[in-house]
Amino acid sequence: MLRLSVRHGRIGVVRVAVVPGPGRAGLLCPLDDHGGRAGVPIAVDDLAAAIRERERSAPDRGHSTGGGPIAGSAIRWVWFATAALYPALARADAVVARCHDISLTEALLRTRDAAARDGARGASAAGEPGEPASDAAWQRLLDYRPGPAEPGVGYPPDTTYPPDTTYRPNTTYPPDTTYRPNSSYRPDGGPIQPALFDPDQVGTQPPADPRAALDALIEVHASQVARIAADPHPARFALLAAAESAGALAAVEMSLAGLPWRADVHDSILTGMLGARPPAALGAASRLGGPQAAARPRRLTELAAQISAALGTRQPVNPDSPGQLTRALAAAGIRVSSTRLAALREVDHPAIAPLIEYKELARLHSAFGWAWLDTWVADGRFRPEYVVGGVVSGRWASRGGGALQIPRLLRRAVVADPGWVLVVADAAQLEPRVLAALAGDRAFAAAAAAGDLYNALAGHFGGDRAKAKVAMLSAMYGGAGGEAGQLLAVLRQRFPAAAGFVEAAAQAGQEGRTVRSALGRTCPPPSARWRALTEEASDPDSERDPQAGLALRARGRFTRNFVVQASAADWALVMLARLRARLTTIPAGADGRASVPELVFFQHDEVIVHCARSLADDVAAAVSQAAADATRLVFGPTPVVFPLTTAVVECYADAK
DNA sequence: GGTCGGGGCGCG
DNA sequence: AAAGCGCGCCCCGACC
Repeated sequence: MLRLSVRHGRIGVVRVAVVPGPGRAGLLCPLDDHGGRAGVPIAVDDLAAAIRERERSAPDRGHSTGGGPIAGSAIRWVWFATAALYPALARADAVVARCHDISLTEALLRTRDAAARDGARGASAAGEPGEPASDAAWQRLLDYRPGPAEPGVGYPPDTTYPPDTTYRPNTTYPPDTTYRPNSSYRPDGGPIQPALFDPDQVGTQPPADPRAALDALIEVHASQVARIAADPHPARFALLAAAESAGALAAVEMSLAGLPWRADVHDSILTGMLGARPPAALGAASRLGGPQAAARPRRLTELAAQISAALGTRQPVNPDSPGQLTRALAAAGIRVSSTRLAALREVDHPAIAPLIEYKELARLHSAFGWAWLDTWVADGRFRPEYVVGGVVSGRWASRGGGALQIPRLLRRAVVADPGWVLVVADAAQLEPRVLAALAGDRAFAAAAAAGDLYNALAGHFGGDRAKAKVAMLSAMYGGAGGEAGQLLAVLRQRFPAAAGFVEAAAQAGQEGRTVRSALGRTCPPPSARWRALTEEASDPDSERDPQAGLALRARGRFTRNFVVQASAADWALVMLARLRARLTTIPAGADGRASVPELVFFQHDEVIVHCARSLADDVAAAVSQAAADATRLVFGPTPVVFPLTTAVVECYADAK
């Protein structure tokens, strides 16, 4: 980690600023160590070709981060938004090893600095939040954002929203959140930040004035380099920015490659569970019986009838409607706190079994049924769009297709191409191991040096592995119900440093402060509403609002979890970046095919590589080396191990 | 007609 | 068994 250059992330890597346009052309400008111009801008007719050529002619000659040489060039391309520019480049075979994503890095920096500004504002109530020195250049850069992309130029056509859906930002936020990197959503009237990247607005259609855009880009980049260097831990923050940017490259490449998806297998799973695919609903006629009436498959229709019969309702009850369902259950003498599966399972009544089956099948049908298949799977591939940095903790989000919520039973449909395999790697018990490394708790670290963490802890909990797990989860999530409180007390006694670490994070959150991940990703500051609510309550003259205590504890749980989840995301992101680099060093297989291993899926702590069977061992080795790289880069020397369970399978469902 | 919040549930 | 954290997206129903 110390070998990282503060200014450049890596010794020997040069930076080149990139602005697209006009047309297929573009502007390049080499940068010096401080991000200033190291030459005059170079206009190129074919940007993809120019980048491709420079990637090939500037090889990385063994500059090492300690984990061995990396294939690819020694250029770090500096551009506004990977998600906007890189799809077109990658499709034109201009695959790059490294980039610096200005928009993602700006989001990291602004979230970091929002905390300080927020604190300052607390002192002078009416004061404007202090803006970074680069703000004028940043605004200019946003002004140069191009209009909507032309067809085939911006996002690849197969990864844009399906025509019949509209994206709406999620509406359930932690009560104290004011800002998320890729969202202009303002949940509670808190300070709004500029939308850093809007896929509807940003395409690769070039800015009207590329030279002016280049000026703004270079200015913002220089400011980012300086602001990274000013971080209390500049090397870590530089690594975070580099990993976030590498993740953005990987995300685009994964969307282009797609996850192998057998539509025929998926269809037979649906048919087996739901009955044959119902004919398409026919416009207005079908709506007379409700939008779903014509489209409800046979099995769901049967179950709905059984539910109504068992409840003895005069009118058919729609099990999709919590309101109708609650009333019908009440009429049958059943009172439930909600119509969730968990609550229903407590009830003993003939209507419950078909109702539970209905809810499970209806979920499959509506979220991952035939309509999903039609919309999201083409040419044997599922191509979701990943949103790097879309979660406050640094986890990725996805847009369309529910890519990160694929039901486990549909893993049967994820099948490698003939002669190819899936290398499925899953970080085992990542979050508790991250806590062990973060807290530097020697006793806990010793337990985390073992294979199964919870088995190793079980001895401290009367030999009960399940209790050890509950204690850990409670510590990381802030749960205290049931016997969790007792188990937490045991944890606190045996592992005071680990318990103290998360409790300090919770305390910081309750006091309105922010916390940071291992690499320096910062949680959002509390919203104005949260501050008002909690400050009012702390005033002895005011009436005590029960909402205030709830909000206080909710933010404590949020920051308590943030330090663990976000540091785990740091580790996973660095692992992904290192794996991506290492995969390029694997020589082509003996079968002579152009068989480069492809990253095809990434889900928080799990990664899938699709490769020729002959390369599976090399890929598996790259995975474990990448994990070791990540552990060293994120946590430095630590006794904690981060084992990956790696399976080489033809079908994802066989991975574990 | 469309929008939006709630309830619910899939994943980690 | 669920809970405590983080998400996306479905349907429903209130509302404009």
